[in-house]
Amino acid sequence: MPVFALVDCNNFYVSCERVFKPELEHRPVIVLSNNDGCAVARSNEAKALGITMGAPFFKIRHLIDLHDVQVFSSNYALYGDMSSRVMQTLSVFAPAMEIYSIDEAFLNLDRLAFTSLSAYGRQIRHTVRQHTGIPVCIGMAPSKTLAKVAARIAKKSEKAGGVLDLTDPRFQDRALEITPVADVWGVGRQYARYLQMRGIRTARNLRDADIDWFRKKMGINGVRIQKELQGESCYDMETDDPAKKSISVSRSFKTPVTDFDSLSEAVSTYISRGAEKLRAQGSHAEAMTVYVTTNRFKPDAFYYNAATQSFPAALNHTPSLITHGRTALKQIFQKGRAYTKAGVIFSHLTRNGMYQQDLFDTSDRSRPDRVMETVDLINHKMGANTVTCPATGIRKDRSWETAFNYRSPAYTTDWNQLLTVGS
DNA sequence: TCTGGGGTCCTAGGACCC
DNA sequence: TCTGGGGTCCTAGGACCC
Repeated sequence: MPVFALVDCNNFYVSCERVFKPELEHRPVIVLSNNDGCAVARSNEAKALGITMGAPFFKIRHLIDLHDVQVFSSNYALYGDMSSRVMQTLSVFAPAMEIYSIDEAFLNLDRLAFTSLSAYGRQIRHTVRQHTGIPVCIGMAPSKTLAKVAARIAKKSEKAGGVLDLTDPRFQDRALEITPVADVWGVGRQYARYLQMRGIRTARNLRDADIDWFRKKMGINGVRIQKELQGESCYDMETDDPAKKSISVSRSFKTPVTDFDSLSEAVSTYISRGAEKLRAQGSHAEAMTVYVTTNRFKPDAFYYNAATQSFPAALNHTPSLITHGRTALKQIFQKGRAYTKAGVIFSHLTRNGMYQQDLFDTSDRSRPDRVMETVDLINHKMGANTVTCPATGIRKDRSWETAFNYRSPAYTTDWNQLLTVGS
């Protein structure tokens, strides 16, 4: 029988902030999304106040003032670095590990001889806490979906103490009974509504339901979810990190943008970032989509438009992509609108160096490639945006830039922002 | 006034071919 | 009125995940 362990960091972004500010323990804390838009991480105390996942900041302001909730902007440099520390700590506990997201990993524990899986789980939990300061919960089970169920209960239940072993089928019935169907991995809002309407309210109902009628609705995934709940593993460990099939960069603006030039600066900035990501994974793009939108919460005036450029020869050269980006933007820009967001998506990515040459393209590509390589190197060493294209804007006041009004220091990735102890 | 960002997979349907 | 069959490839849209 396979044994999957899912290790899940508790309220990860909040926990990262707490590592460097221990006085935040036991107090309500939230971390906001980009542009300080929504609450995307909440401490247990903040959850208890009724602050929901994704709640818009302006709608919970009263709660924040009333209960003195501590607020942070997203600090991805910090969270990314803390994540690698957690993953590195975990990696010694199992022969195979799959990093599933910034705050979750699956460990493969088959064929390890244990007297007690739970005791091993507690040891992992203790070690991660000691090495990184991050609290985690762990669920073990014969399938990934059941391991998810186990981890969720481990997090919620006082009795579990952060670790739950569900490998024994005798315990699975009860666990699935207390798991709402909406909390099953792979069941989102739409499917949950559909299932509930038909009397499937718990994970156990779903496991035991007649298969055919929802197979039609949910397709092959529905079948897999059900098998996984029955203890039959359908999703293997994915231990290597496959190249991305698309790369996108998008941001909401601090304040709405009405003029073409500002919008073009924003789009050029996102293209630069996206091109960096392309080069980092050794890819070229055969197509690029540029899109702009106005405020989607004002449906009567909502505007979304996108233009896709296809390239005869795949590209990852920033200045060329920016030129194409301007052309695309001209096609979709309409005067008199207040844009709140723009983005760019690179697709049809080619593998390492395997890009189609244009039949009529006789230029030497090695020179522009070397330029980009050097730019990436400088920006990596000296900090992002040390060298940029002028098209991304040279003015100081860029109204479209993203707001981070409550950002904590990059404690672990910038010498100038190290934590100081004492005074 | 103020509402995130980056991905994946699956399916249906159209275009096209013989 | 009635109008093949089967296969592949591609795309758009919808669902999901964190």
